[in-house]
Amino acid sequence: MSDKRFLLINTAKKLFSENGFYATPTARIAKEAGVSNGILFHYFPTKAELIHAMYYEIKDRIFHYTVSQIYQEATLKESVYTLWLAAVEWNLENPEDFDFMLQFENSPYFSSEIEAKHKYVQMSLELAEQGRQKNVFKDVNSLLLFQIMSSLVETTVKFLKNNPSFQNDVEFKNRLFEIAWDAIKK
Amino acid sequence: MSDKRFLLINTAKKLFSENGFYATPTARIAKEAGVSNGILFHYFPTKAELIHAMYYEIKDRIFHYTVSQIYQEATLKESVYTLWLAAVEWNLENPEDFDFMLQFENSPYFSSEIEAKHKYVQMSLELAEQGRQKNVFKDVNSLLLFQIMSSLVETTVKFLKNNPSFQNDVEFKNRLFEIAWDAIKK
Amino acid sequence: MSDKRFLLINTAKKLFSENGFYATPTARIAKEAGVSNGILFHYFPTKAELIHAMYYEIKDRIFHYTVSQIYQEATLKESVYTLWLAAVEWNLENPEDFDFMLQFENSPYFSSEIEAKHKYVQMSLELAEQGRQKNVFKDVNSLLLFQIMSSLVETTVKFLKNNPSFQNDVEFKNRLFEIAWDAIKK
Amino acid sequence: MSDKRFLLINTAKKLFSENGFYATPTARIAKEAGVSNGILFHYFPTKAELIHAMYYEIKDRIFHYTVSQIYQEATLKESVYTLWLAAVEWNLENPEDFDFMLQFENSPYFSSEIEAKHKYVQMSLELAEQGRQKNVFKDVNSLLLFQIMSSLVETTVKFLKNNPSFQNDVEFKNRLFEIAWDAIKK
DNA sequence: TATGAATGAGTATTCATTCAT
DNA sequence: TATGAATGAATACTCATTCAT
Repeated sequence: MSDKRFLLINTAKKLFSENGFYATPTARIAKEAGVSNGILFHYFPTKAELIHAMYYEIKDRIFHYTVSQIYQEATLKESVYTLWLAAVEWNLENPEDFDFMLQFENSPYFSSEIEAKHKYVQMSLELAEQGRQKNVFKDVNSLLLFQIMSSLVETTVKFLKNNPSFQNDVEFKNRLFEIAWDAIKK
Repeated sequence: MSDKRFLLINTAKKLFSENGFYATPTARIAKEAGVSNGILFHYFPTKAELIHAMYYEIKDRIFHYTVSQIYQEATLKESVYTLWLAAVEWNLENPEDFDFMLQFENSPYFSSEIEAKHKYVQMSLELAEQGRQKNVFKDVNSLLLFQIMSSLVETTVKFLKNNPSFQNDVEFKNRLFEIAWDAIKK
Repeated sequence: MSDKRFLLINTAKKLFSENGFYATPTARIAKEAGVSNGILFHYFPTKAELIHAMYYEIKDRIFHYTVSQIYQEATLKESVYTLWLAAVEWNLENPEDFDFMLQFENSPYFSSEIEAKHKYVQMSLELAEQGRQKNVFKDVNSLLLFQIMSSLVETTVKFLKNNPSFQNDVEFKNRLFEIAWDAIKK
Repeated sequence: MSDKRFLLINTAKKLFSENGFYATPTARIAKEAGVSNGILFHYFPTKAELIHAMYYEIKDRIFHYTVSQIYQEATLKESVYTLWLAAVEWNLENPEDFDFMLQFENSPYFSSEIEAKHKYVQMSLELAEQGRQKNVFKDVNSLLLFQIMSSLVETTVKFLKNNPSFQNDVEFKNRLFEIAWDAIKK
């Protein structure tokens, strides 16, 4: 990935997270990235494509991070816990990414078809499927189980951002996980 | 509430729900509402105020609807169920309001302080508090309990919108409620 | 026709004639007309519509001018002469309009279908038809006869603009008319 | 003439003829020609120079074609006819060149001084001069006679393009020539 | 209250041209 | 010669908001 493309994506993420993408002119992104106005459109033909590119880039990173945490011999609950915790922590450590995703997923730029194709979702669905087959999870659609977990992760992250004192409280986080686990387990 | 103000709010809601508020010029709202360009700013000095007004109006309606469903002699679980179901159904029946709220709550127009003041939230927090005092709910912050319920309602509504065949399946909706209930109950 | 619309059309004509329409930004038209940038798009939703509006306005004026010169008892040759002379003189007296038309008719904005509908063309075609029926004109398509006359008027005007000393030389202009007349007459 | 220069000129002509030169970016010419963006400016330092180069190249070709048709023992009328026919046919067979010339000659890129220098014009002027001296042509400026012929050729080509059924009708084309001849002859 | 013309700052995108390699 | 990334000025059009009536 070229130097300037990288700079642009990073600057855009910062500005989008601070001001939202509607309030962030492409010219400002270029300026703050220290590159020329025009080059942005060399890498991303439209602002929308920049936004989509960022989405994929973030999704990829969160996928690699969370997957890397899983270990083979884990029980189902342990795997779910690992993913849940990894997701929560990744988002806390990457607040710009988190803010961007929140905006993106509730904007006209987003469609759930786009999301569905990502390996992050694929992987999560597989886990949900396993849980259902082992009769551990509630008897509802795997996609729904995934969406429930996702929204609980989101709620958790929002809460921890507003209440930073809990961020390192392992016991508290375990309690939060139990909420999510109880929701999906039979 | 004057005739034109009402027309404007309704037209705006429709257009915002269809295209998002960034893609909906005030001029288009006025035109589609059949009123003049300028009068919009008589009722709502800025576009942001129109958006906020819509938010309050919707929150008020959902509050009155859900509250009206509660009955005195209900158990705690029954009350939670009643509120959950009322919220889910109201959102399904008012999809434009739902879409608007989704956008609004993830936009720079929104702040959680604004939300916190609404009687809808107040009422919900009281219920959460009751549940904690009766030792029925998990031992976490009431606000968090409320946010968890809200996000599960949201997830549920999104799922039912995408899978309309379940919308009238009472047994399925009960199962969905159990997910939410299991999440918060001890 | 509103004041500003009129100002804009006139300023545009001047600037288009001086610099061509590709080299004339809409912002400059507005500035030079002493109106705001945005109002141009109130009257003419796109630059192309401004250009088309100018075309019709000019065609209308030339039509009214030339038609007003014709008199009933005239012979065919006299009528043709009257129109030819009126067209030549009008174009010499309205050089901005002439320049604009030249550009316009050789630009992608122009289509001959658009032209064909104008009463100026209609009128000219009728005259051509008369001449053919009276067996005075050559035996070719009326439209072609019209186009021949038009292009000879154009050539004449260009020549007189480059050689102003001939502009008031009646005898010379008569000779120029004989060229056109000989071309079409049998 | 180098390979790439040739490719560029040809691609440019095609694109200019299709879309006009204002709507044809140099980048697109290079891309469609299969060469790099930058190399265009090696052969043609500016877009204007590319356009002028095309003009000369076309004028040269039309000159060689028409001149090659003339034969020594021809009468004046025969020579004029030969040139007229050659010009009409060349333009019909090279519609991209014709379209380009039309645009070019009515654009700010063009000036009549540029045209005047070309041997095509020189040759035509000589012929006009001959005709005047032999007292065959009307008694007006040779340049004007040339411009009249040119504009009648142009009108003829446009007409034949719109009415292809006449394109191979020799008798019809003769009639069209008589129009031109009558215009200039005494 | 109501109209709709008017304002003018703002914005994504384009494109001829340059330049390091 | 050749590449294609890089530049940055330019431009049509938008839109929240104001204002004269």
